[in-house]
Amino acid sequence: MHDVARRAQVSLKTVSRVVNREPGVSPALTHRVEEAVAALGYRPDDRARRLRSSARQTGTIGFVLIDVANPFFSSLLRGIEDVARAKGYLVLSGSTDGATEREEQLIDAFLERRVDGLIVVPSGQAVETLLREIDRGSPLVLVDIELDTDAPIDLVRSDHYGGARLATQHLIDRGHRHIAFLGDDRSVFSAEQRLRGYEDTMRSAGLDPSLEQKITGTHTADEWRTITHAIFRQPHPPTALFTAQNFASMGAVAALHDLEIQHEIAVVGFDDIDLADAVDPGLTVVPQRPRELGQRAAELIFSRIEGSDSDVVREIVPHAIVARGSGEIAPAAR
Amino acid sequence: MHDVARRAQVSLKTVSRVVNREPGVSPALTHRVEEAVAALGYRPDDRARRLRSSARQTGTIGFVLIDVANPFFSSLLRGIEDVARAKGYLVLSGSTDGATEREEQLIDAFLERRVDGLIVVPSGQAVETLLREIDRGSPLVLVDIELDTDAPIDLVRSDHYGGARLATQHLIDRGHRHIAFLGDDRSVFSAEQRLRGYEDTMRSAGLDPSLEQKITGTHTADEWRTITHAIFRQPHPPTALFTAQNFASMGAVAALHDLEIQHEIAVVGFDDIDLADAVDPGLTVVPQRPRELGQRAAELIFSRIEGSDSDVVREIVPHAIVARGSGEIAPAAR
DNA sequence: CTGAAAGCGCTTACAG
DNA sequence: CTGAAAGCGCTTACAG
Repeated sequence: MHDVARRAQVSLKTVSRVVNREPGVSPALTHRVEEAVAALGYRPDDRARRLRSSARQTGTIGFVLIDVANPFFSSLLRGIEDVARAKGYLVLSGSTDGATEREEQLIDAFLERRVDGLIVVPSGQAVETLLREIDRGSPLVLVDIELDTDAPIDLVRSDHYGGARLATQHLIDRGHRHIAFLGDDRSVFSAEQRLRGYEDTMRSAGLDPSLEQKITGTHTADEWRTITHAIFRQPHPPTALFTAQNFASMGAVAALHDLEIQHEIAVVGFDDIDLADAVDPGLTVVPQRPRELGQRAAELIFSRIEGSDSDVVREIVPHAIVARGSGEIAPAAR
Repeated sequence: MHDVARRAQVSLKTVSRVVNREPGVSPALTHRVEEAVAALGYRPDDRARRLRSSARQTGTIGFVLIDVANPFFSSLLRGIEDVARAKGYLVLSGSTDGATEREEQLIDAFLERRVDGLIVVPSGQAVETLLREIDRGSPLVLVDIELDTDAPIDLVRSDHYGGARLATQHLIDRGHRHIAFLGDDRSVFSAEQRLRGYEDTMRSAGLDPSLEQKITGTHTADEWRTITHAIFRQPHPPTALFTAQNFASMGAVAALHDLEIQHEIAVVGFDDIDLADAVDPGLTVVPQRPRELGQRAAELIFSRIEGSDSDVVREIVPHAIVARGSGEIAPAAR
């Protein structure tokens, strides 16, 4: 900037005025400054500008998630970006891989950079740390988690419980009485919710979920495939599966094809997957809407950034079922 | 910081020393400052710090991509993040949706924030703009594109041409002489490369690609499904498909299942997809390794940020074929 | 219409 | 071991 001012033979203030298109600079000076800017390749330093500026915002929001390589989270990020773009904001993001330590590091790093708002998909139980952060005055929105406390924290999440009820009821309605549950580790909030939805729905229908196979844990699609094979080697296998997680759906579908029982065993999955439409039968699912979740979370954070002091928002995005065939198979006569 | 200094009854410099763990502060003062920091919830402002600091870096790199919601790009982002994390860097990212204007906006915004390096997956032909940027001294790495110019720009990309040759040769080796090509619009560099690989391999085998169906364009999986139906309504359909794009693979597989010819028509896809393993037959593919591409791009940008002035790097990541069944089907006797 | 001085929150270079 | 002054690149508040 100094160089520009010297080259154009004007003061720093005049350069500032031209760069910011403030009115009231004579055409001659404007022209000289613009020439110097172009010649020197000058580009204002956004950080310095905002440091002194009355708009003390950084124009950046931070997004802490579990793993961007997972399409669920990358769609969330996309939803956030959609809204951020419209507001002229940029998005910093980072994956925690579910590690609390990494989560704290990321939040710290974002806060030191003075992000105007923070959207976090908490990994595990580190919510207390988050609660401390909000006291520091950074707007915070949590995604895909529930809080027992009535702490004043905004929240957006899928209705995992309701979605699981939908899926389970769908199978019960087709006559299934033995439905296995395959899902993520119970320490994951959404997994726990889905399991509860399954159990409650079973009980409402007069079925005893404690008699059914409920397999929970963090596994790859291949591991789920092996697990599903094991399920059907047992004497009294289920007639239907509720695969409450992406990889479980993939593994289970693969195993049913291996065993050539894909037309006999019903499956409803949680969350959509590629090719769900291409397999035979198509996979019936309760899809999530991660992009919309992200958009809602971003809208919320911006309303707080812009000063909204409305009551705490706890938004729960509902689900619907997409029937494609696998969920509509009736139990085989035995 | 001012408040901390006053509360601890020390100078700004002493606060700075304690916060940065510089040696040579008496335990008593250290204690007082730490107490004040905790009580006030003080967190240093990274921007101000770096403004004056000798390390003029921002500790941030920018990543401009087409669409994070696309797993290919989110895996790229993850690879970049892997390396950035190890270096203590944060990643700003933004989707262009292939719009040149948005691309320029993002690059501009990143540069105004003084990112230390820029990784870009160019959308379309706006490479000249990028060339201008590098003159401004920001390290730049391009991903998944080729440059005709010998401009000094580092580059990392998949070997689309070689991968397409592999896929096509695989089908020819199984006896196919009529292989249709389904791929993305030719304006996309990778799509063009894959088409060229297909054509050259056909010709090398004495086959005439101009006689085959080559369908290119940007379509959804459903549209590709419809297109594939149309292909097999024609009098002399191909015996094999090279689906050179994700959605094309999904749509084609779905259509072959619809028509119940999935065991007669061979398919090799470019890029892996969920459930590729679950369909019957499993989908033979030439997978990309986006996370590794991202890691390589990030390693390159950091070597430049750290001052490497080695020659231009143009790294081409090779492919291998993953045979799962669909690509090993012999042409049906007619 | 234009510019000199002060200040944003921190660090550097120096003095005591 | 500690601190007062100057400065990073810009904007604000003011004067001319």
